[in-house]
Parts: sequence; structure tokens; C-alpha cells
Amino acid sequence: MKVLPREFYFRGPDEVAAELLGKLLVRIYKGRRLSGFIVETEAYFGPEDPASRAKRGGGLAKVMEGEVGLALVYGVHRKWLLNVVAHEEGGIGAVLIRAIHPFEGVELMKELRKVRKIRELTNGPGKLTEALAVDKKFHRKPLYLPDSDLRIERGSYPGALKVARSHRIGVSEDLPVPYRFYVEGDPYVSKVRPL
DNA sequence: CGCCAGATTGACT
DNA sequence: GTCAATCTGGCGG
Repeated sequence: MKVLPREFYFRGPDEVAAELLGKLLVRIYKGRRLSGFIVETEAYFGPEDPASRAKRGGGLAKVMEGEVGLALVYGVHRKWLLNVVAHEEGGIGAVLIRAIHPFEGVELMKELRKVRKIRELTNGPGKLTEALAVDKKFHRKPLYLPDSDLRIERGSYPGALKVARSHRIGVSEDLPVPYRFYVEGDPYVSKVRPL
């Protein structure tokens, strides 16, 4: 089986975030395969995490403490952000997918993004959802089914998979421990931020 | 229904 | 580097 099983997400969000690097995010769009290797992620926890949506309560918090392996899609600044629900038994958490390295369907992704520069295609959380035509309709949809239109497969990342970490990007208040993970040296990592 | 903050992006100085 | 567009989701009324 190529897709990552549901159990893959049945661990702490930080562990899942690190393990997702190098995996293949696949979108079936109009019968065509669009995909890219995940090169940047961030882990978010429960109410004790000041940057987490779970802290505010409401529907998103419910999804974050619900079934693992489901997509969590929500909008900020007119962009859709894609997360995967991941936590241990009885826990709360999700992993934000921040950047992918384009693999299949690059030309179609360029059309969807309306950009020329390939570097600009998927090097940010709001950019990759646009490139893969991911929106609210995927909210709470499982990513572990072999025939899902949006799923995560075992990939073979081209090159050495050297994992680095830093503090999360764009949050006003972060935890003392850095929870952003990225593939060092990959050109599609959104940006560098010092520890 | 109105208010407001925000896990962003792209244009511009 | 600065800055604002633009809209979702949560919450109060």
C-alpha cells in the first residue's frame, strides 16, 4: 500500500510532523495527478499551545481532538491552510503542511497558481493549497484512503533527507521548543528562520 | 449580525 | 525592509 495508514497519525504531532518530511502529498484533480514531496511542516498542540487554534475552542478544536488522519482545512487572509489531525490516544494536535517540492503535474499547478517562476509554486502553506486546488471541501476528509482525491503516500524524496528545525513562522507567541521541521537545502522551503 | 484577530502573500520603497 | 488586502472562524449581542 502506497498511502500512509491511519495509524501513522496516531502519535504526537511533533513526531508526525518530522516523519512527514519526504512523503508525497497527492491530489487527483480532473483525472490528473498533482503531487509534491513534503519539505516543511509545523506541529500544533492543544490549549496549552498559545499558537494553536485549539486554544480558542470551537469547531476546529473539536476536529483537532477528533479522529486522526483527517484533513483540517481553514482559511486565514484569504488563503486555505492544510493540516493533518495527529495526536496520541486522547490527545489534541495537528500538523500544518507549509511547503512541498513539486513532483507530478507541474504545468497544471502553474496554471492554477498563475505564476511563471517554479520556485513560487508551492513554497508556502497558502501557495501549495492553491497549486493543488485544495479548499474547504477537503475539511475533515481522510488522507489515508488509497482512492482519496487528496492523500499522502510514501515517497522517495530525491536527495538526502536532512531534517532541520526552527521556531514556527507567523505566530505571535511560540512555545520555547521549536516545532517547525524542514528539509535542509531544499529550494522550496518557505524561508529560513534562526532559532 | 457585527466585531476582530490572524498558522499569509505579493506589491512596493 | 514595510504594508495592506481580504475573508474565515469564534464570539458577543
